Amino acid sequence: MFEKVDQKVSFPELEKQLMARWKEEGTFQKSLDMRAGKPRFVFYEGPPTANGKPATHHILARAFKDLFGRYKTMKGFYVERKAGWDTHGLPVEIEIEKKLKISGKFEIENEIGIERFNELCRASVHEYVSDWVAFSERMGFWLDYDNAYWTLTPEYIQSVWWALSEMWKQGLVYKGFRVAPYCSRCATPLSSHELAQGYRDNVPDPSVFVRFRLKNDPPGARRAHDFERTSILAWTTTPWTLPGNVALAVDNDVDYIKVKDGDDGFLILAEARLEVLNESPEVVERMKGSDLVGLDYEPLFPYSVPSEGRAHYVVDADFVSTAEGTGVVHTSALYGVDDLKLCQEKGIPFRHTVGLDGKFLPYVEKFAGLHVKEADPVILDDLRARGLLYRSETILHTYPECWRCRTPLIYYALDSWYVRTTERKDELIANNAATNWVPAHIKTGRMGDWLENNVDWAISRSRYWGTPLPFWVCDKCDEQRCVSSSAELGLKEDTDLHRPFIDSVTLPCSKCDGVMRRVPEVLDAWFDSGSMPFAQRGHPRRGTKEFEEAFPADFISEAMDQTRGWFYSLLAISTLLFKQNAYRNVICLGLVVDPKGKKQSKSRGNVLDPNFLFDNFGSDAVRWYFYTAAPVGENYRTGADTLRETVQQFFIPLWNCYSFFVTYARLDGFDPSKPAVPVAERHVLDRWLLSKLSGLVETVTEGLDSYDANEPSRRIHRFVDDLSNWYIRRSRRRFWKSQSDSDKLAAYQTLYETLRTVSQLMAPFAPFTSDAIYRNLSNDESVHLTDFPDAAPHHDAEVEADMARARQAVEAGLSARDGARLKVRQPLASIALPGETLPEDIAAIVREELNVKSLVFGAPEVKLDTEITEDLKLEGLAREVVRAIQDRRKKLGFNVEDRIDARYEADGMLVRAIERHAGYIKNETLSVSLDKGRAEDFDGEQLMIEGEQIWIGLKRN
RNA sequence: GGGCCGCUAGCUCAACUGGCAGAGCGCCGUGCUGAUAACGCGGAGGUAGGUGGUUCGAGUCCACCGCGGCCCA
Repeated sequence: MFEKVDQKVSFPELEKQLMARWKEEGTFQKSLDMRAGKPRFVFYEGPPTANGKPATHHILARAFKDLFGRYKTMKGFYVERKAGWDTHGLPVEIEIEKKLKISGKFEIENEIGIERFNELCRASVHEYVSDWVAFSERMGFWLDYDNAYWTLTPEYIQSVWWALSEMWKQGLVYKGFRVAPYCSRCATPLSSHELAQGYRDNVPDPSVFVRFRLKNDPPGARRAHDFERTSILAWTTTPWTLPGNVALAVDNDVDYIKVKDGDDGFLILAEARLEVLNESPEVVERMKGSDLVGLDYEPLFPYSVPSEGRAHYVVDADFVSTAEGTGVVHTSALYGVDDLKLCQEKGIPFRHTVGLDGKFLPYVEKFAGLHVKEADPVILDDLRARGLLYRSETILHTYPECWRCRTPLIYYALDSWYVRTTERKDELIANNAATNWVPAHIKTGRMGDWLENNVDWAISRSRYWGTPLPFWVCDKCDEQRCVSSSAELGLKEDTDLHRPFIDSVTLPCSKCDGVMRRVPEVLDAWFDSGSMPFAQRGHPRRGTKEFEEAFPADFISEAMDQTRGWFYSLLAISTLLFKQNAYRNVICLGLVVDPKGKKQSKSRGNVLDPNFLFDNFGSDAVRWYFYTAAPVGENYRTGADTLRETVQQFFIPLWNCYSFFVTYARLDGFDPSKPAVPVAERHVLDRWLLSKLSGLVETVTEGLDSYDANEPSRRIHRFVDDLSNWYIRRSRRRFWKSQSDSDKLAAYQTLYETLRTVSQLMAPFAPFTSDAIYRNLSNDESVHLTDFPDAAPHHDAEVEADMARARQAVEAGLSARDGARLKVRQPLASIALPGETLPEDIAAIVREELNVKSLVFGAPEVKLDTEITEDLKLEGLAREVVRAIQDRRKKLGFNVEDRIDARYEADGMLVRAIERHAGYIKNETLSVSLDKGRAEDFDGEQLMIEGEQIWIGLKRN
């Protein structure tokens, strides 16, 4: 027997009950055990950083991860769902710096100490773990936290080391420079995230135009030895980079001109930038940028370049702008991202003029020891004295400063370790091309474009809390070595490998008698997470079998921002190590934004608290919203209103269908184990519903098989709408009629089967509500332990088509009644409608819905017989009385099945109507008696029906 | 500055390969209802972001521009 269903359900409460049941019964584990040994469907969990609380956008990705895990489980696969934690990286360090109210290298190393600092980092990543576990549980995301991988364990780190050593062996690891925004006071580079926090408007800076004297003539110069008096004009806002100048860059296709410079000199600059000149220009020559390329010029200062190699000449570049400056870009290799790239491409030699403290190095004699900002005016004075400064002023612009100490940042090239991904660019592109991206445009768009412009992966960070780079360098002969395990260092397997302990481990040099010491850097945390396919198993030292069985992943899903994050690091590492991508299918999700389309942020105050959503709407509703509301990859404009709508439009109608069924099934003692009435013998409504249901099962299956959640969930929604507002609405009498015949049984069997199947279809999407329904219909068996339904062979295209026409006919008929201002309760003699005749069983539905005695098809237009005879009038009034009694029953709180006695007091037509249709009225209202005259113990009220007074009183029988 | 995505009713979103612009919510009117927190019917509400082009025909294809979002520089 089915448990009674509370019509006014609280979904959040319901979900909490099920959470407890799942925990108690170990349902998740059962769902895994049930599929042990079955083919695997491999899912990888992209590890969240555990040092912050889960937010609403985390529901989104997790909803999609959970959807496919549950679906594939129901489809018979073994779907391991190993949790993971991303534990390293700058966000963790910054959190600790904030807590300690310190910042930068100096304070970490000298005041706190790396040891204590890293201990605090380690503790910090454990802080929110319980929040995450509770969050996942609350949203119904089944994930195995007991066997989670942690990127900080010695086992994990050693796997990552192994990955690096494999790349090392392939000759893909090298040391170079990387330009980053750098704070000279904190002695640390800043991440783009930190950079974004520190932009400041209206910062005054020098804006200077400098003459670079040519050493030889441009081709086609009219007079020989013009060069002696000709300069190229370049512009900069950072004079301190001028001692480091190594080249000038121009655009090949831009027009340049040579103009008179005072009495006996010439200047070259872009024609589009004439406005920067002090006086109206006298043009003596025109040329293209390409004409200038290759010209040598006199260095401003004798520093910046080692003895070998060609520097101080004009090169072409594609980043030269004519929007500002002179169309000539002064290039100092180590103090600009473009500069370094250009010099590396052109093979121009360079060396640092400025140290890590932001001060000029001793060999830069004129400015040695000066901080770059102090040096600016000194450098300008020097240039002015030598006639090389064409023009100098001050501008206000937006410039980044350190978010910690407000020191202006400089762009500065630091030592950095790289993985030469560019060497495998074609493979990266090919492996990406073989991956199924949802939505598809990411493959060739955002991801493809990123890969086309691939640059070598800068894997090192000059920080503390991360996987230490396993590179040891000889202090005598510079011999380098990459270590791949603790054992290789003579350390025990469980030795903590973090800084500072690892920094003290030295190795004897194999080439000389020197000592090898570890390089100071740690690893980019993206390398950690990108290594999870093998590192989560401990491969290759252990877990190799598990790794090989579960590689590559069939499915991963994260938000769009992971294109350059995890999606890339998985692809890159996997391509370099295993020559294939680490995932076959990937769903790339959009962002959760506020109802106006703005990103959620604390400062805007538009952040949606996930617990608010869970408590008010339930997590199924939030999940359902994410599946249905927008095509995958689009942003979700999410607010309380949209979620309220989801509950009202979908969950409540669904629940009502279910509670309707249970209410009557209990009254009638419906037994689902009774032999099924053959579908062919069932009512047309049953056959129609079962046909629709078969189609639904197919659509949902096809959709999920192609990693589409949107269409399946929307189709389920539409089906439930049909179920509620057509099938049940039109079938009500079949359930509540008093005789128990095979039609009634068929109705129960149809609705029962439908609700069970729908709850199974919904199980991966809305795991709580579906389980609540399924359990009550199935002796408490969890829906999550069942097989996903196959489509039953109940397709009946003819019935579906006829029913569609019937519904159109109803629409036309109701519209006609409305036009004639004739309410539906008033029976009418006939209606004629256009179109082909419908089969009698379906026509009967139309007649009932339209409340007409006869229905004729084939008329040229809708024609309603509007004549109300006395018979029809009396029948209409009787129906009004039924309605009034039902309303009274409800008001008095009687149960649906309660028998009653009814009394009335009225005059005229009403009395005649009641007397003539007494049998009908009693039958409809479960009245045992229907007598005239008031009585004390009858609970009654005075009403108006069609302008006449009537008193109706009821009493429970 | 570059790349990708989006722009359809007041709001949220549909419409297979080019073929008569739709649904839900909200609003107004009206009807129905012993499963319903609902529902039905009708109405108001659209220069499809803009401009050109291709085509017998463009929301759909192409080009350019604008606005919004994300990523990169």
